[in-house]
Amino acid sequence: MSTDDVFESRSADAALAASRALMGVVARSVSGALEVVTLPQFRVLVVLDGAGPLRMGVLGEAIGVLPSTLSRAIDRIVAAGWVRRTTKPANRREVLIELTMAGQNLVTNALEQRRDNIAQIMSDLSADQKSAIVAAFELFADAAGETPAEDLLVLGV
Amino acid sequence: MSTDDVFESRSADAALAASRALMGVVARSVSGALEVVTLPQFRVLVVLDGAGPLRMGVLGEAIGVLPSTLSRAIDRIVAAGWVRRTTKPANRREVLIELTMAGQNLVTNALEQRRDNIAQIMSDLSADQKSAIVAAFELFADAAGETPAEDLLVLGV
DNA sequence: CGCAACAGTTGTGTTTTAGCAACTGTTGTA
DNA sequence: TACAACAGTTGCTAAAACACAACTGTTGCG
Repeated sequence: MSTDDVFESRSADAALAASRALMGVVARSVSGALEVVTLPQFRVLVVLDGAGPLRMGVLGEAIGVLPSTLSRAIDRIVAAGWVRRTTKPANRREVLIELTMAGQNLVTNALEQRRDNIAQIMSDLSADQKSAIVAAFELFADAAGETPAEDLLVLGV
Repeated sequence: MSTDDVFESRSADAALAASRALMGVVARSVSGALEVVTLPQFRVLVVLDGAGPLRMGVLGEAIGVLPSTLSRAIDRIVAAGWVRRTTKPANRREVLIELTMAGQNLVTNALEQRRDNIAQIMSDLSADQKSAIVAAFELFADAAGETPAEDLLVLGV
């Protein structure tokens, strides 16, 4: 095994440990929402939060679900009050789905909880350590490039 | 807003961006497995991979599921060939669940794919950058402490 | 206008997960 | 040995998600 391989291995280990920690952050932030919606339902809300109101067709393609499945899923999410069905007079055969206040809050709260949790984790570190971590995180995120939303949707985030 | 708050905010942003990237890594590593097992089923395999063979009761408690639900879930996972039911002569009322080769491979492959993906992301960085990231990741993971397995299970990882 | 294409919904059936209660077999113990 | 506690399975029921096909209403175009 070359020195490079050893280094690669240690990099991956460190990244995996960090990912474990960050996944924990995400998981905790989502667990509250998962007491009132299912994971597939939460996916819908996350997509809408990111993209704004979407047509059924677009939404269905975004989360990789057949129209019939989506239609009935939306039935349930509407009934629960997280989203609203809208029709624009211009195109009465298209149906627009948008978050209600409650739905918006559900997603926003999860994100805020994530930020709080991260701040809390780093609260005991020195300023130098914090800035080193921030720089490293920015560098890594940059190197990783854009993460396709559909990749993340597998985990409902 | 104080300078500290601004800094906290930037820390959280950087961490969130990094978490997005790392979540993408995890999600991609899992997506292959999710073509042959469901997420709850994969959770079972991950727990068994981490803890070794477990009794039904312990396993059920680990993933937060009632005995009846687990029993039937195991029926399906056994039928699919990912795990095996075992009985020790010493205690014939206890049932031990253990991964088969196929089940072990499924989990192991996901982990390996994760490491490969991370290595690939970092492959274009300089040695200095890599070591900075490794140090920062180690520091952050350390500050976060142990992430309870049950936290991670929400996401199936 | 008339008709094809489009956007969603509804009918029907299957699979998975989940919860409660009743049950079978096993173990430990009085 | 008899009986209670334990470990897991099975009966029953319900909610979600998914898939395929048939259907309704809307739009665009020849």
